[in-house]
Amino acid sequence: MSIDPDLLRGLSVFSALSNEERRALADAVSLRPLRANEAVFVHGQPATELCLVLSGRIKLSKAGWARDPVILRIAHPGEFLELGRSLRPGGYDVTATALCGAELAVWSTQVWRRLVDEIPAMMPCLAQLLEQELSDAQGRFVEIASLDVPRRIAHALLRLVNQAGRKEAAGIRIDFPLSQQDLAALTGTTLFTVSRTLTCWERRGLLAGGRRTVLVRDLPALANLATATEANCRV
Amino acid sequence: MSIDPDLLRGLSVFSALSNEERRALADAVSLRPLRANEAVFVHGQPATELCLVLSGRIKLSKAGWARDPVILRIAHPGEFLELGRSLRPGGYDVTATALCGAELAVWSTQVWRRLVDEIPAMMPCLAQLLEQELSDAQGRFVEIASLDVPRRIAHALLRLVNQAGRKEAAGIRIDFPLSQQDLAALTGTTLFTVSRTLTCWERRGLLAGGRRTVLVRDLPALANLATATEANCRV
DNA sequence: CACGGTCTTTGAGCTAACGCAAATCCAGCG
DNA sequence: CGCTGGATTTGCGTTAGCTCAAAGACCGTG
Repeated sequence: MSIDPDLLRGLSVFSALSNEERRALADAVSLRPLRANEAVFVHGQPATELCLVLSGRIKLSKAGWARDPVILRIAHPGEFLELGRSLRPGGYDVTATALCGAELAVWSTQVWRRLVDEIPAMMPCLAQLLEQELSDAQGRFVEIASLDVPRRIAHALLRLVNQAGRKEAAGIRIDFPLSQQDLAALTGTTLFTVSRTLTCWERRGLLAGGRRTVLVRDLPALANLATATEANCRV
Repeated sequence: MSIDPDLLRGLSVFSALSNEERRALADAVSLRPLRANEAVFVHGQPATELCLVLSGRIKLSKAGWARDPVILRIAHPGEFLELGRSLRPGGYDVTATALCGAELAVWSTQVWRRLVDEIPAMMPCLAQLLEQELSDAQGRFVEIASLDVPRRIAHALLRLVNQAGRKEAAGIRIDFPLSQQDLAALTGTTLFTVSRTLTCWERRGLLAGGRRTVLVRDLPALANLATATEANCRV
């Protein structure tokens, strides 16, 4: 099982490594293709593998206390799934599902841990990734704790535009299938409220929604709405 | 500036270190006493120090988008403040305030980074701490995204009991001054709703509240209420 | 012991958001 | 080309939780 070491070169995690070290990583990896809606792993299952997203999007969700599951984050190409669990044993504490066809690079955690031990330059990078993830999580916590639903949705969309925006003639499209259900699970609300909010913005020309797709027509207006103190979503 | 190396022995972060290494850490540290309500550092300020709580409680908060600030977590003895920021430069992204008289162990980030480089056993421990913090943050995110306010408060209290519960004749006291304002900032609600909820539980004999203090009288009932699907807080 | 400031309680009204039900729309498939 | 199942829209009633206002309770201090 070997993939192109150059694939790893572009990732900031691996940028400090020598070509030789990158090759060692590449030699130990295997590729896993995923179909849309296929589960990568589920909550509780013992974590025997570390996955890196090469293409597609993976949603990381957890079973909320009541209601539907909550989406903790959406992993984009170049991001790891549950990096924290790769360093010490235990079960996954989230469920990972492919939102669309995707491809993962997979290391067995045993091999991965050995590699991390042997390559001292890696650990600081991993710590930095963890810190980044923690910082993101805290940001989203503040959002959900202090903003009303429409603004939370706006923030979520802006983040997705940054991470997965593809420019089109009519605006910027979020470049993977995203249902309003998902958007609700991402912002801690219901799909009904999401639908109402989006159609309202659609009427105002901010957006164009479709079946599992969102096209942002007026990014500045959306950004403004996300931060404005007074503005409301109502027509 | 030198403190007792034994002080560091009890902490799991430092448990893998040799006595000599612990001494190196202890030699580089300085102590900082804090009065109640004193700020340790504020959001944005360049992070030049890494702090470890020796005694007291420190609240880590962030300015919410609207409303009041949001409390991200409360740091207890043995926990670091903003560990992530100690590894790479940048400003603090939270504000740290002492909830009561406290004492911190402080390293300059420069020295700290040098020590981390020199003691290879440390980095994995730090990564594990970061992972722990991330996992906690995700747990609280799920809570706030999927539970109603009373249950969020119950969960917060249970967590605080675990972290700072002191047994008393009448029950378990949360062993540091905690205002209802703080409790509200911790659970993403208002102090009014917190007050109503607590007084309701007080009537039911679950709690005894006071000025900046909470005494849990019936822990099982509180735990039950936190997870129950149906029960309500109303009398 | 009176004072001032902080913290808490309580009331009243209001609205954002939920929950349910039902209609509608759409993509893929046979 | 019509079926089917998922996704979205919309209406309507309800309520949890917010906001504002004001009154109490408590603590430390002068």
